[in-house]
Amino acid sequence: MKKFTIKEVSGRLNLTQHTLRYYEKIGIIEVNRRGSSNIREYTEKDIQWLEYIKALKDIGFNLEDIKSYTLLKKNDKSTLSERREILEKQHMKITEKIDFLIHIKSIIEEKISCIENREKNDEN
Amino acid sequence: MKKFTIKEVSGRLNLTQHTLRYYEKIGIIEVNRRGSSNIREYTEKDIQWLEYIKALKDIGFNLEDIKSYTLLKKNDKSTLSERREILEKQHMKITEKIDFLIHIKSIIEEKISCIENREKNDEN
DNA sequence: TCTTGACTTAGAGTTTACTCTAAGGCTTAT
DNA sequence: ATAAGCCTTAGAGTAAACTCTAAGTCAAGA
Repeated sequence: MKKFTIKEVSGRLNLTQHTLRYYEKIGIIEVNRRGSSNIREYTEKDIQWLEYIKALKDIGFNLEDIKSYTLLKKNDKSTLSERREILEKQHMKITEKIDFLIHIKSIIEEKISCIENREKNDEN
Repeated sequence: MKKFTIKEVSGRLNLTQHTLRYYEKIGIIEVNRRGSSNIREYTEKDIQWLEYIKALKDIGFNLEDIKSYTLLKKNDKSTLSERREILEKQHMKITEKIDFLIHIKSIIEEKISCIENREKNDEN
């Protein structure tokens, strides 16, 4: 399986090396090191996860949110009911966000069709 | 129509008076003043708009985004095609966000049902 | 009249999320 | 062997979005 250096990942994802190390430091990603040295070896999976982080940020999650999510993913020590509680909170929040976005989307669509009508009239 | 003081709005929306004045300063809201003095009088509509701003921020728009949106709302000087272009950008972005959130939502649902199954097994 | 609550400008302080530099130390390819 | 590219810790700088204080003014209600 191909591995990538920090430079390659930085170029590919448009994140600086600083940021990549920073993300590791604050615990939202864990990267394996090459056996002999301690050079980071990013896998495709790591890159996918980083892309996911970018997307999460883009839709309004902050790094704290993302860290909780990261911990949730790997935390098998927490009890089932604890995990379920967190998941249900996330589910509620996300459902609200989706509903809200759909609402805004319909407003935008209304505005667009309004403009379309005006454009049609202008043709005459 | 009932009007609200800055203090009332601050309490109701959980935004400081500083923030409310700040939003006005940067141009994402305009508030009428009481005729004689220059005290702000917030209408229900202003409050709705502020709630809208809060929601927009929550889903990842920054104040710059929100300002463009504000300007778009009141700007009748811009050409139809300009406005349409901005709206279509917003539409695309929002559609992407919704799709992404739906994706995450399904992942969360999967995890929840996985936990539900485990809980059922533990009962035996 | 006096207190309360609003207003102003100006500027300092805080948090988040980077962004970068410095200083020094490995390791690997040429 | 030497340059390129990686590593570390530590800390300074930046931008956005507040958050707050100061210093002074004004107007309306008890």
